[in-house]
Amino acid sequence: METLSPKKLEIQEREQKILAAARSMVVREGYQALSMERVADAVEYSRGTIYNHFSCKEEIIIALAEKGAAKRVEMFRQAASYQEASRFRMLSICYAAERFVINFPDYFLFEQIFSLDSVREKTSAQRQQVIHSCEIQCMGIVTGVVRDAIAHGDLTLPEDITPERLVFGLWALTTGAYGLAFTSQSLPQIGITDPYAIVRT
Amino acid sequence: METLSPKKLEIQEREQKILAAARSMVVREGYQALSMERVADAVEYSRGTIYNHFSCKEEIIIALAEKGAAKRVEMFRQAASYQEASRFRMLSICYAAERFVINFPDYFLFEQIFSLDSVREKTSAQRQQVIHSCEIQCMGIVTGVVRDAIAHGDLTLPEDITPERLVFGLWALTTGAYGLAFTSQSLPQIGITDPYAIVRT
DNA sequence: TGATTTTCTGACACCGTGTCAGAAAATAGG
DNA sequence: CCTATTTTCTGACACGGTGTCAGAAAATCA
Repeated sequence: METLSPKKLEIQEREQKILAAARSMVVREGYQALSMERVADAVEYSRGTIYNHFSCKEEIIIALAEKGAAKRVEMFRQAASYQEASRFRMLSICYAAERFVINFPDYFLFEQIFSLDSVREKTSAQRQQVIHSCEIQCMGIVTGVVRDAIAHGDLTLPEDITPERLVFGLWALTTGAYGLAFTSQSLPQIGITDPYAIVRT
Repeated sequence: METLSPKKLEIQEREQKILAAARSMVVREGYQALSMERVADAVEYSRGTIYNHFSCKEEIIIALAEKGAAKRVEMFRQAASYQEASRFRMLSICYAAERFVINFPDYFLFEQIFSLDSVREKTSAQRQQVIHSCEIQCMGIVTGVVRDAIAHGDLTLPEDITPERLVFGLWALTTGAYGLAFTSQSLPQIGITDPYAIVRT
């Protein structure tokens, strides 16, 4: 069961090759430039073969978004795992979120593309589920830290604000801020975005 | 100079027809369903004629986004114009922002589409400029209210937070929250989003 | 080794794009 | 009103991408 066949392996490897090719294509030339045809050329297999792996280019994008989402969970988990004051852990997560978009702007881009209904509606429910679950995990990690902070008396919330609401707010704030940072060319009125997170905690 | 020709008028009217047709097409069937061909059919002109108005479908989208942006400026301006306490004016703007996405979800959608690099890069610099200027105006309106609040002593900011930073934060928060509300199917952890804005002021 | 299953391929039918020569309509001038 | 000129409109065309599928080729089995 371990070395699961000779050919199967090649196929799995190829899947990664396809994703890598698609990724660099999008990074270098933008989403528009991505086509199954060009991917096929790049990895030197026929179109039909590519279609055996992914039924359309949206599926490729969502597969990449999936990787990104998993990466973020990993980074968040890592950041939250320090045995320190919850304030510090919270900050770590903020930095992790920031590092994520800085170091992997392409993953961030895939998520943005994926967030369009028109793209999402062409993708499999399964993969959507996976991404969704990653989101839940991230929220869960942050909520956990918030709860700890409350338990230790480091943080008191107005009574109408549940931890979930706070986390949703933070999530919206960071998503929005990084999104704006990427797309809006809105000049010098952008001070760095994390001071806000600091203010929060 | 007033009744600027007989034919020219027809052309202007047609432009609005095209936009209306495209708009309802996107609303009903999503961005993918939008094609110059189908628009041409819908307004009963040939493809070539449509291309005389808009050089590609991205230009149609940006034209619609432009309308939306203008609408928002109008709503913000209206909301900020009350002769009341700045706290109240601020709240009005928050509600305006909310009404905008609730009442015109399609405009919000066009902005989202437009925010993708792959779409934006195919559009004219001019129209981009227009939208950008609308954004600046909105920020300006909000910043104005914040400044008034400070001047009246209704609000004091920590010294490292300029009004611009605060406004950027609010902008990010609302953008992010409404974006999430639209795209993420993240269940009951969404309490309404405006309590946050209230907390802020 | 041949039989059977799996994988791969490229041709095919289709759809949308953006262009452009020339048809048709609008306008101007006598 | 008719002709000349300008403006607008049209549909055919070349192109490029999509997704499918019958059959070729390779892998696996026995």
